[in-house]
Amino acid sequence: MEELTKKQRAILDYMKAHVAEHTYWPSIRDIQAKFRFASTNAVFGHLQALERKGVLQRIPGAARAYKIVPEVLGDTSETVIRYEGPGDDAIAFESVKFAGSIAAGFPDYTESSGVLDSMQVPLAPSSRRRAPESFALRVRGDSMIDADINDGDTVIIEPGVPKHGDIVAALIDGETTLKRLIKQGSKVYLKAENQNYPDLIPTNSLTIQGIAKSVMKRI
Amino acid sequence: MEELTKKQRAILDYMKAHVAEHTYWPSIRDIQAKFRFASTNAVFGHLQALERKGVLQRIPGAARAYKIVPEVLGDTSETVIRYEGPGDDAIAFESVKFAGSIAAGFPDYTESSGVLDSMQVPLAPSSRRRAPESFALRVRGDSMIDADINDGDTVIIEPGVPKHGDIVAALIDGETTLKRLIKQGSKVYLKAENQNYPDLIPTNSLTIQGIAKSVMKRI
DNA sequence: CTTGACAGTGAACAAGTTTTCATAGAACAT
DNA sequence: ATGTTCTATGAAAACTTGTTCACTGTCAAG
Repeated sequence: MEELTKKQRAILDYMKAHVAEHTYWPSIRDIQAKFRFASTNAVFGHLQALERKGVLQRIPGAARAYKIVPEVLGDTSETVIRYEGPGDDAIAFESVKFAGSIAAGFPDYTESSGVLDSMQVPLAPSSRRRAPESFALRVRGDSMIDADINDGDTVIIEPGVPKHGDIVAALIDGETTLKRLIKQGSKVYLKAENQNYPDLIPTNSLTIQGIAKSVMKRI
Repeated sequence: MEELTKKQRAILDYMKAHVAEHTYWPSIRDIQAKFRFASTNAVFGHLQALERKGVLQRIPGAARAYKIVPEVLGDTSETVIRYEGPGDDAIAFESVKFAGSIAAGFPDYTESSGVLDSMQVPLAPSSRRRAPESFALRVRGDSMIDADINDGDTVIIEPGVPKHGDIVAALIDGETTLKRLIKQGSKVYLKAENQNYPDLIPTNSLTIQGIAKSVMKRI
């Protein structure tokens, strides 16, 4: 897959986050406002790029209507989102719902924020009436084998404020990975549970999608 | 919560299904087309009713933008069933659903039968309309630790015909256990994955509730 | 019989939203 | 130097979508 520019990743991240928070997609103007563009066409161009690069699918003419590609397994309620990370460490997503409530696509409960310490529970009591939902991720790659999380396993992610040492699903610099969260004073980074993998220091944004609470393995 | 009319319910269901399938909400005209309304205002009225009754929240001025207010009453989705088995080996049940289907209570997909070879898939086409569902069992006891299934873990059970070597949830002589199924010629028995436990030879009846397909562990 | 709630038609309007067109600077490889 | 790509502006066009208005029919309760 073609590489995304920083701005394109940021826009994609914002769109995902918006869906997760509001259950509907942002309009082009929403994105424009978020990124302080003076013209809607700036956004338009980026969306075209995202579509050309194959990570986003637009529904022509329809407002606030997008899909994250590719959706293969698309029977009704199993919204499948595949995310191509770099190299071996890629994680493929499957949004799986428990308890049958409506999931608008992508599970991403936090705002992008460069500073983790200022991150808050994105579910203000006023804006939400109930707890966010858990979702499942299928793990690809072997970066967590020392934590006994292996390729093909499914992890159950719950949104929330992560603590030091939690295993989290994180959107770091536009890439989604499953890693252990390390807080050292003011520094925050992600650590793989596999000595062959280096630590991931966030350079741009770090979004915690949730904390891995359970792991599910095929017998 | 106020009661919904049939049409309101149908429209709400359609909207949910649309989101689940497309990841974005339908427009009023989408709904209109689906229900063959001649006027958009028919839909508009229903949406107003849904909002007034508190099950749907619309975002004023925004297209294809809604939120579902979680339904509290009569939510069939999280049916929790606790099962008190005898003794140490007791298993507590929790019915867990994936992908939003309805949970039937106790998973009882097999006929009692002393002879395993004659066991058949117990789902007569006439008596059941859909495929049996998986369910989850919480494991109590340590009889399967050699298979890396430990106390407190949750196993996902799927009904079906077990093969030699499958790990099964079985009702043996009136007690429910999780064991590995062994077929030796005409003999059939259950084997614990823990050397401290003896084999279980069925003396009376052996009912296979299902085959353990996955195991879920708290992190 | 009348009233009122509910459900719908048909048309039109206003706002939201995407899309197109014309233009231009910066970075970068040829 | 020169062309290409990426990014962006600014304005306008074209389309989508939510919303309103006036009117009709149904059905049960009072």
